[in-house]
Amino acid sequence: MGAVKSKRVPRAVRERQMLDAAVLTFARRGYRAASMDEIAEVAGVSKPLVYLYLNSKEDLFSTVIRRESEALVAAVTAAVEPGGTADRQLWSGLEGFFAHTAEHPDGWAVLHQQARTHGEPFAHQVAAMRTEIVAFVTELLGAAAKEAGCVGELAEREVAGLAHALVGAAESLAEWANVRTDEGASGEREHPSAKDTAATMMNFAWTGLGRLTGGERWAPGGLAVDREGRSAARG
Amino acid sequence: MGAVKSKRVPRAVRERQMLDAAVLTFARRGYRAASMDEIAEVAGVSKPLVYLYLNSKEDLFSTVIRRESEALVAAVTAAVEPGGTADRQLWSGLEGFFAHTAEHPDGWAVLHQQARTHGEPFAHQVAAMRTEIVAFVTELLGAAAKEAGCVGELAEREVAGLAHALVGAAESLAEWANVRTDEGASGEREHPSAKDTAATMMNFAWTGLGRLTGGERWAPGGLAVDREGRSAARG
Amino acid sequence: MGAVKSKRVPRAVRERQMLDAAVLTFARRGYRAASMDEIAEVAGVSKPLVYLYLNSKEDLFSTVIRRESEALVAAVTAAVEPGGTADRQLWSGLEGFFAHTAEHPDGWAVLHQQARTHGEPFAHQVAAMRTEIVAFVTELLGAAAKEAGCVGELAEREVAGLAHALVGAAESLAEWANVRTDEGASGEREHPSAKDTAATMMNFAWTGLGRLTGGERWAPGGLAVDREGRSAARG
Amino acid sequence: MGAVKSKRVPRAVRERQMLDAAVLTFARRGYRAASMDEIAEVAGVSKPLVYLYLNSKEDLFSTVIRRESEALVAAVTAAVEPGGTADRQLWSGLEGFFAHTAEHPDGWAVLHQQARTHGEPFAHQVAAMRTEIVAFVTELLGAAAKEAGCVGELAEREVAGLAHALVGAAESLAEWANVRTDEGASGEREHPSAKDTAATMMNFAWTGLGRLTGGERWAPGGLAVDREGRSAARG
DNA sequence: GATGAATGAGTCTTCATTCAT
DNA sequence: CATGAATGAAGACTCATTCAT
Repeated sequence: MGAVKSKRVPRAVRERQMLDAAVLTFARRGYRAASMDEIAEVAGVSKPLVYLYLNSKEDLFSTVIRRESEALVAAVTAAVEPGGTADRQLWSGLEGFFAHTAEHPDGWAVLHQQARTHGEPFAHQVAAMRTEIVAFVTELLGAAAKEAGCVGELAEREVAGLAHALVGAAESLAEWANVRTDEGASGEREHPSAKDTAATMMNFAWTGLGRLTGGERWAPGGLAVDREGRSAARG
Repeated sequence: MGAVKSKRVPRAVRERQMLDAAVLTFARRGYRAASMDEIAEVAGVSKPLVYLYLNSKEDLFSTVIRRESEALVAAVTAAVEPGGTADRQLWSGLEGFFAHTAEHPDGWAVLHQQARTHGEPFAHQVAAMRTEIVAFVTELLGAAAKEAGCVGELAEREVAGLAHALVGAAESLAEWANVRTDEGASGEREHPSAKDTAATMMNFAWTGLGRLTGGERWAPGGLAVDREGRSAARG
Repeated sequence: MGAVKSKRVPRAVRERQMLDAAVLTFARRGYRAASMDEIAEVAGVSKPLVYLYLNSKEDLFSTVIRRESEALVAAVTAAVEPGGTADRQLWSGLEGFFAHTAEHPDGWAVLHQQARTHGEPFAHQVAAMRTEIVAFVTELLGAAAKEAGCVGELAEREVAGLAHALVGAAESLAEWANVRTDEGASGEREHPSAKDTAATMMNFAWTGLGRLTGGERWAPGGLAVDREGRSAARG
Repeated sequence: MGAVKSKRVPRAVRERQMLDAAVLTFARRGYRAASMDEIAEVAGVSKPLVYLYLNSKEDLFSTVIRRESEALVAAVTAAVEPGGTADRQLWSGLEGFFAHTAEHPDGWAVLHQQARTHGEPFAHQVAAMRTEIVAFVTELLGAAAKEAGCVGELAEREVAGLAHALVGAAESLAEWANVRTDEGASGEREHPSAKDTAATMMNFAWTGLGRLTGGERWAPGGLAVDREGRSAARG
């Protein structure tokens, strides 16, 4: 099992090996169920070395979260096309997001499933990252609303809700896509559906937003009309 | 602490007390960190009794998941207005969902955060419930597409993706709404924003879907029309 | 080894067994070197039971110190003859002290050697007891000075110093007597030299070496003259 | 914060640095709690070097004990005035003892508190030194008895007991004096009370409380006179 | 001469689980 | 029906000690 034993490796390298092992193990077992013994074994080193370099299980988990958070944010940031329209930026960002989570399913699992579930030191870290992303999305939605000529129509609180919904939808899709990928992957598929998933996401969210910024609202009786009384009926 | 000691309680009642205590404790601490000791203490019974009735920690957790799953599905099902249009049904279902999760935050936390994070026996159970809900949503989406005259155009896989996105968005909003509710609650507020949250969700998803079933697609360049240059409506 | 296994023992009894085992083990090995494993084994129970009843190694050590301190103080207090002169009281107290330490060498070792050597939580506890004893001795010395008609001549600080020296001497003698007893004991000697040791101590401290070398001896009845009836003075 | 890194230091010096660090650390933490890591860090060298020079923790502790024992014995021996009377010699020895322990509190703590508490290899070493000192005191007491014309009256066993009591008292006073000194020291006070402490000790032991309460005082020059001016001089 | 890299062994502590009453 | 008494097994963490450079 594990990698080939290689002795006398410089610290930086060993540290990375350990973090990789930790990501894998935390993703597979969860924070509590993952034992330092297993992490050390997966990393191909002895337990004391893990403690020497990473101090404690908590610190190790924290470090993992930080590393994976930063990697994810960096991937999304790098993917966003700087000069584009809001929808284009959102799309490229989503593509980066789906590509990264598909390529690093364990890291994503740690962030999305484990870190949020295990008490304050960690939940806070992920929440911070998520807030960062939600803020970015909120900004894009605002910009999109302006581009669509809808000035100040959407209450801030409403936009924030939409952003949360969008991010939640994206997270859910990322998980879904990963599961499907994991099962179906018989060999080396290049993170297959990042583009497709991003498109699905845009279709789901953007077209809806398009109408929304146009003044439409959904209401129990059907689509509501806007202020001017124009029909917004679905039929 | 713990409940008031009461002897000679019928089994069904005792069992419910234990399950309630378990839900509370699992939600608070997580599966691994919750100890049978604490659960027994919170339930106000001795540990052996917990084992006598619920067999093991795994069984206990399973039973909790089953109970909470069924309660959630029942709540959503009951909320759906039977004879209405697809959007109306989705809306009422969402309202039921948000109302139930707001009323039972611990149960929802166990389902959403804990059960999925702790390995196979449990993740599967929640996945089953989620599948049930996604299937229901998928069905509604299909019906909506038909209502909109869009016959068979949406690939099944696409609809499934949308359903997942929708459910993910709803889950994300549920968490968001609960957190905000928790903070703002100064006394006894009747899970206030279930309706609002459902509306936000519909605005986010449905209006988008409306266009979608109308043949619109988002594409890198913006909303695309179909090949013939006709207005995006596909009739 | 250890006592005969006896199952299902009431808590109070088990707790005492554990404390006895702890005293023995702490005395033999020292605080740090004593392992909870060994203590449990000596007590004839499993380790978790020790933790269930005594909480932690620190708590266990603290409890041991408290129990042994109280036992020692009680023994000395009980031995002091209430109505006697100061020297008589001191003598009887010393006898009680030496008798108790001879009968409970492990307890004494824990108090005198281990507790004071292992950091703040514990050193403080023993210091408190020691202070109590030193205060008692100081009081006796003051009374003795008065009885001897020496009013206010001895500065308080000086008396305190003397009391410390006296207690230190007694402690040293207790250790010395125990070691000699341990080695020499081939069978069951009833704590042999408590009276002798107390007498030695009184000769040393009370009458002073000066008089002692002049042939005087302290005895329960007062200062003794030598065989020839010469006055005790050496000059 | 160890010492400033200095390369290529002769072995003898490095060894002394390590021993100093060890004394400090053992005194602060105790034998078991002191880690070779900390000792190496305090000494400002790497751990392997400590092992290269001092072999093992046990060896290191042994070496420390030996060094400190010898230093203490040397200090006492050097302080004793060779040609004086027995009391004078005892007094000067005590002064040397108190001065040395005040100047080297860590060394004294290691000898008095740590070495005796941690099992056989070490307790024996300190016992040997103590025996040496007790023997010296015993000898002095014998000489004093002779000087006083008391030939063979004091049983050897009795004298040994007295010597032990005396040494114990001195040790207790040393600790007491040091603690009081530590607290009161606002800057650089030259171990102030060695003389005072020695005087207290002599008053306590040599003259005896009996004479003391009669108004006599021991002083470097011999017994002091009482209030009425009667001579109390021995010679 | 000196050290960064590495570990086997052991310690405290906790927990799910079971009897005997 | 209900529980006080008890434990096997495992997990986080530390430490004295050694190579290879």
